[in-house]
Amino acid sequence: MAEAFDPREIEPKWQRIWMESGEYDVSSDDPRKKSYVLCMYPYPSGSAHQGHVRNYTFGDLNVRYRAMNGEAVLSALGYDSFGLPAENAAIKTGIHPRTFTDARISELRDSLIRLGAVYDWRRELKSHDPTYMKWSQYIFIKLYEAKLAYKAMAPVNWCPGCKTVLANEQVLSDGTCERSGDLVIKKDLEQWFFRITEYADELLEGIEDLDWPEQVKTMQRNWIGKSVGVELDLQVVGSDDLAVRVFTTRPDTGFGITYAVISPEHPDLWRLVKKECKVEVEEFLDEVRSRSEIERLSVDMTKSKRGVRTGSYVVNPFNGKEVPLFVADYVLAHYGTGAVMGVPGEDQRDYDFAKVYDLPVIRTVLPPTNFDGEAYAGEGEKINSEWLNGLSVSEAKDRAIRWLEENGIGKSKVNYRLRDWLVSRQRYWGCPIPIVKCKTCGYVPVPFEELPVIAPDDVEFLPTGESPLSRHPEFKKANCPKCGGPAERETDTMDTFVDSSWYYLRFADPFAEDKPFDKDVIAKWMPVDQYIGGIEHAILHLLYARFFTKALSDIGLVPSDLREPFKRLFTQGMVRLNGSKMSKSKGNLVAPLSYFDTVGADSLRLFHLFVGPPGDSFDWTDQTDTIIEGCHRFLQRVWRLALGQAESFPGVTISTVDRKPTDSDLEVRAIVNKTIDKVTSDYERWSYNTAVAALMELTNTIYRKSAEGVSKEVFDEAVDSLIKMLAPMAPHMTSEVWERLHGGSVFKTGWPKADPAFLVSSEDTLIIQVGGKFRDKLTVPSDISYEDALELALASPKVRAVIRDKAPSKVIAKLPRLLNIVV
RNA sequence: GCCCGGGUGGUGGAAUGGUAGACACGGAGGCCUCAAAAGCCUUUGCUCGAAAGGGCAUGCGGGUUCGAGUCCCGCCCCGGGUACCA
Repeated sequence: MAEAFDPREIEPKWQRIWMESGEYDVSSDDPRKKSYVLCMYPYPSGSAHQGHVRNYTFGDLNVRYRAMNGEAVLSALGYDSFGLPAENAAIKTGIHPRTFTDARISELRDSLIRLGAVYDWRRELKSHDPTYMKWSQYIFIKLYEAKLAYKAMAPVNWCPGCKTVLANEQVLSDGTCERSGDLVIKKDLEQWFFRITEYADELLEGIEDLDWPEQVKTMQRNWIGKSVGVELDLQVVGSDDLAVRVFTTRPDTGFGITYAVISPEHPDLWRLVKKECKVEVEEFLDEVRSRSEIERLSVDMTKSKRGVRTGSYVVNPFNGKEVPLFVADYVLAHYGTGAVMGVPGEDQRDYDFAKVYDLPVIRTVLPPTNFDGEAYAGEGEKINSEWLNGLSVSEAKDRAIRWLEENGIGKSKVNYRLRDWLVSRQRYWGCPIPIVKCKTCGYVPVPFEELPVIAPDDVEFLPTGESPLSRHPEFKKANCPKCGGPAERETDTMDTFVDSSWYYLRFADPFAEDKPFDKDVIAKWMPVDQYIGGIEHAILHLLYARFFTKALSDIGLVPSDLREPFKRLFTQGMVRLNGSKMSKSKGNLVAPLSYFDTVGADSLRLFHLFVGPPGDSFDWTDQTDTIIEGCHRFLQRVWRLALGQAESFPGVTISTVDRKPTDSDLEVRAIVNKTIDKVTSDYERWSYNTAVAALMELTNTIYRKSAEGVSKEVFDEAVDSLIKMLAPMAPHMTSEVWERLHGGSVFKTGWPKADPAFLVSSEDTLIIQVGGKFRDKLTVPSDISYEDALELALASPKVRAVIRDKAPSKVIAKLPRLLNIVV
């Protein structure tokens, strides 16, 4: 008798084999069909957490499944290793971010190896590696040269106590600093931007053809937020040259304008505020400065002061009426023109505002008779609008735009909600922006030979008012690469989203030495065939990466026909504990390592696959451990079955005999083939939980049937299929079993194919309903006729008991599955 | 606030508009054992009933349909994103 299933014994063995054999290394000249499976590269938070386990289990399963189907699968691992936590740790403990990060990378690498994930390890990369930084900076310069990077003023969160810039997550909901408790203010700094808005339309159009979850596509469309409308000028009363330009998507509602609003940051603000309102406006601006953007857009209109009068009035160009001008915080400076017209009849937010400030409401669209809301934003007939009366909303829009344009008051305009990407970070632990500022030459890129620009190690991390790099005189001092004169080095670093916007390209060609990657090699592997990551990245990372691919394609670094990086996307659900995302920063981790030491990685992988649909998040609870143990028991059961140990346990006898297959054997064969069919389609549609369930059922069936006696040939065939289908899920155990049974690797055997002969059956279950309610079921021939089915149904005592003497008024038949008798 | 999801037994979940609860976890009972663990078998939504059998049931309220967990409308609650967490 062979020994019991002990993951602690076999898992390290196979991990060593996979690592040393290099069997998952791939090269560009591989003749097999190329395949690129990628998990979003992780922020190295130390040993893997359950979210990682989930992500990499799905990733590794896909890699192994595709490999079993004969594809050359590119699988690589890297680390998003710049970022805030390492810098915070440095401030707290004095440990250098590199030391801190490298230690955590090796922990993460170890835990992913222990999970059994396989990679082409030659391609491993990390954002903070000088080689990687060199090419990040090179790409930045290319974008700058292509006029896709520029500098502009933008506000940051500034903590007066810490004298430092804060990330949004470091600002508490009451607007104070999480560290010092000081009230955080907005401060304007000159910062670098990427011109992602240049690609707004293409980013929007491109969504169409992506094989991505509809949910993510919708989120991206809304984020880009294309809106077609018109810009028009509202003349300021008592001034010849001053007008407030507003953007609206509803020019048809012009006759309903009863006020106008400018944003607190509007450049003309102080020209518009009358003397008598000055004090009040100043007080209001102080209040607004402490509010975050989300707060500005979210606070209930009726609960707090949202705006004050400027004292100025503007003229409604449609009817010449003078309406008051307000300054209010729900209008944002960077969207549209930073000013809006107030139409309370057709916009709910305007309605709320008008109620608070006692402004008139004029409806310009006739709501449906049953409408009992406040503002009405729907379709309808125009009213109260003079020459627009009687038209539909869209007709009136066209007419109003034409009128505004003919009279030189306004013109058509397309606006996007999407803003340019602010890439500057006033931090140390990021990739330095490779620019030198010269008084005479302006912003000059650092010459190629001097890349990468690497931040010095001897910096002071304690917050004293400036970013660590700008306080380092030697680093800051530079000579202008153009004129040679004295100059200043840029001390901002890049947003870590820059690193994650091109790593998938470097994975395809990490061997290039004189360029970030070779175009032909990119053409071989890109796009990524299956990208896998958390739903929390649905917008920012995925949009930035799409932008990079398009920009690099236009610049010529990647093939011109490569316009989208990720062909197919799967967004996994999150692991939650006590109601919120399980993460290191929240301190609510359940470490996977302890499971590796007990039930093993295979059991944990199987658990993550089995516990629910991969796209759903799930809550880690007190009962989770028992489910993991259940998965472990299932693997043990398969182990015993496959290695013929089942009979050594009381209550089970497996009898296999050398004989020709009987009818009972054919039954087992049919189940095996049906399972192959189901599991294969479940793999394809990412329904791993039901695939596991099907394998459990198959296992139960083999046990039960073999207790009755089954031919050795059929039994072996069933077990082999089971092991193969389980292999991408539980690679260690299945490898070990396969080696013991047959020698060699289960992953080189190919994915099992179902024999179609076993998938069709001559009988079906006919459901009989009366009035849509289930009453009986019958086993019938698959080709049963309507007449026969109805006769059988009416003959059923259960049906007769309900129908009694009533005559069927209608019969709905979906043969051979369903018959519904309506009486 | 806005955008995107979700809500089904004691628990995780299953279910091309057609038998609600597959597969597990947990519970109950049994077999094996000196005993236990492990393993194996039976049973398990709620409710009425001795049983046969019936009724109820997919967050709440409406609607469409012969038929709704599934589609539509309106609510409630929970989660993700909201541009410097990644």
